[in-house]
Amino acid sequence: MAQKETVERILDAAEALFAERGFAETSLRTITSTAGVNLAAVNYHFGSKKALIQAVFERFLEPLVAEIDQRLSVLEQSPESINVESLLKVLSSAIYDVHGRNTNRATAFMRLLGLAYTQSQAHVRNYIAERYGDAFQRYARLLKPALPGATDQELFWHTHFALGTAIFTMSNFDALRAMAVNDTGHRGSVDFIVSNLTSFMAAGLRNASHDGS
Amino acid sequence: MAQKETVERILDAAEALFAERGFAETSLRTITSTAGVNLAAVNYHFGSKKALIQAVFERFLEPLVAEIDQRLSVLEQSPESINVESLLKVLSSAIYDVHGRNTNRATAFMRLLGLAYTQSQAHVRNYIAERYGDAFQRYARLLKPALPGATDQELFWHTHFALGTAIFTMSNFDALRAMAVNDTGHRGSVDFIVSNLTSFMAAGLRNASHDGS
DNA sequence: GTAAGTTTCAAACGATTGTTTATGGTGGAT
DNA sequence: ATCCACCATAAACAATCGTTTGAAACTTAC
Repeated sequence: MAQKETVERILDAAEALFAERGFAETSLRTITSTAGVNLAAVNYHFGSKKALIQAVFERFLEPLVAEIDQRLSVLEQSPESINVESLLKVLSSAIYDVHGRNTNRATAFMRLLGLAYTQSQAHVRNYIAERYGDAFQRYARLLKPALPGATDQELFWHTHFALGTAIFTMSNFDALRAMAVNDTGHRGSVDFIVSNLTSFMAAGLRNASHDGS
Repeated sequence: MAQKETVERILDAAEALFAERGFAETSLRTITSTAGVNLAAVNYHFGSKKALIQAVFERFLEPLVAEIDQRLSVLEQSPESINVESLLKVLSSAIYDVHGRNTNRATAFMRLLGLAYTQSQAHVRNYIAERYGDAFQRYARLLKPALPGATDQELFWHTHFALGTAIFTMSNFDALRAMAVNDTGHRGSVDFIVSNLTSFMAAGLRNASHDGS
C-alpha cells in the first residue's frame, strides 16, 4: 500500500505545520503524530529539530532556485527583453511551475518563506543566506540596469521594499484572504493577487526614484 | 532614587525583548530578570503572559492611534489636500511625533507591529482588530477617493501591500541598515529611508491599478 | 502600635519541550 | 541459520515553560 518513507512523511507534516503555526509553536510530538511516525524518528533521521527545519527549506528551495536560475539564463539570451516586469515574472512563474496548481502547497511555501525572515531563527537565515546568496546576487545584477537612474543606495532600498512587500503578503496569505472576504466579499484568486502584487512592486521600483525627494 | 514602578519596568523589558526575539521565544523569566523584578510579578500584575503581551501593545498603540486620529481630523478640514502622499505622511509623522527621536523605541515599536501580524498569536490579532478596527476603517474611507478607479478588491490588496512594505522594512530596520552598509557603503539616514519608503508605497498604490492586468 | 491591604519573594507545581537510551524487529548477505 | 546494518518503538531523561502558593515585607490608615 505505497507507504511513504518515514522521512518524507515527516517532511510533509513539518512543512504544513510549520507554515500553519511557525517553528517554535510546532512541537516534534505534533509533527510525528500527524505524520504517523514515532517521536524519535525526527532525531534519528535528521539529528535535531533545527536540522529538520533546514531540511524542510532545502526540499522546496532547491528546485525553486534551480528553476529561477534556468529562467534567468533564458532571459539573458535576449537582453532586450530584460526589464522590471520580466524579472518579476521570472519569480512568480518559477513558483507557479514548481508547485503547479497545488495551491495548498504553494501558500504553505509562501508562508514558510515569510517565516524564514520574520521568525527569529537565526540559523535558518544563515543557512539560506549562505546557500542561496549567489542566486540573489545574480538577480540583483540583472535588476540594476533595468532601473536606470537609481543610485546604488536607492536600488538597495527599493529592492528590499519590494522584497518586503512580497514576503509580508506571502507570510500572511491566508489571513489576508480571510480578511478580504470580510471586507470585499471576494477571496481573490491566486492569479489576481499575484498579478496585483507584481504590478505594485513594479510600480514601486520604477517610480520611487523619480519622485519628489 | 526614582525607582520605576514594577509594572512599567516589566512593560519596558517585555517590549524590548518581544521586539528582539518574538513572543514565544521570550520567557517570563528573562523578562522579569532583565526588569529586575520577581518572576511572580507578571502573573500578579497582569494575570498571564497573554495579558502582558496585550498590555505591551496597548501602551504604545493607544497614543499612536490618538495622534493619527487627530491628524486625520485636521486633514479632513481641507479636503482638497487629501491625497495618497498626505495620507501616508499622516502615518509617518504620527510615529515620529509619538516616539520623537528615540529611534530605538521607534524600531522596537515597528518590529512589534510586524510581529503582531506574523507571529501566530491569534489573541493579539483579535485584540488589535477589535480595538483599532474603527481607526483603520476611517483611514481606508479616506484613502478610497484618493485612489480613483480602483475597485474595492484592488483597494484592499494594494493597501495591504503597502502596509506590508512598511511593516517589513521597519521590523527589519536594523538588519537592513547593516546590510546597506555592506552593499552600498552608506547606512542611510532615517529621513532618507522613510522618504524613499513613502515614495515606493505611493507609487505602488497609484500605479498598480492602471497596469496590465 | 496595631491592623488591614498591597506588593514582593523563594519555592514548588504540573505540563511540555527536545533529546537520548535500550530494546526489538526487519530484511538481505554470507 | 547466522550475522549485520538499518529502522521502529516505548520509555525515560533533563531542561524549560507558565502558573500557583504561602509566607515575608512593606505601605497605609486609624
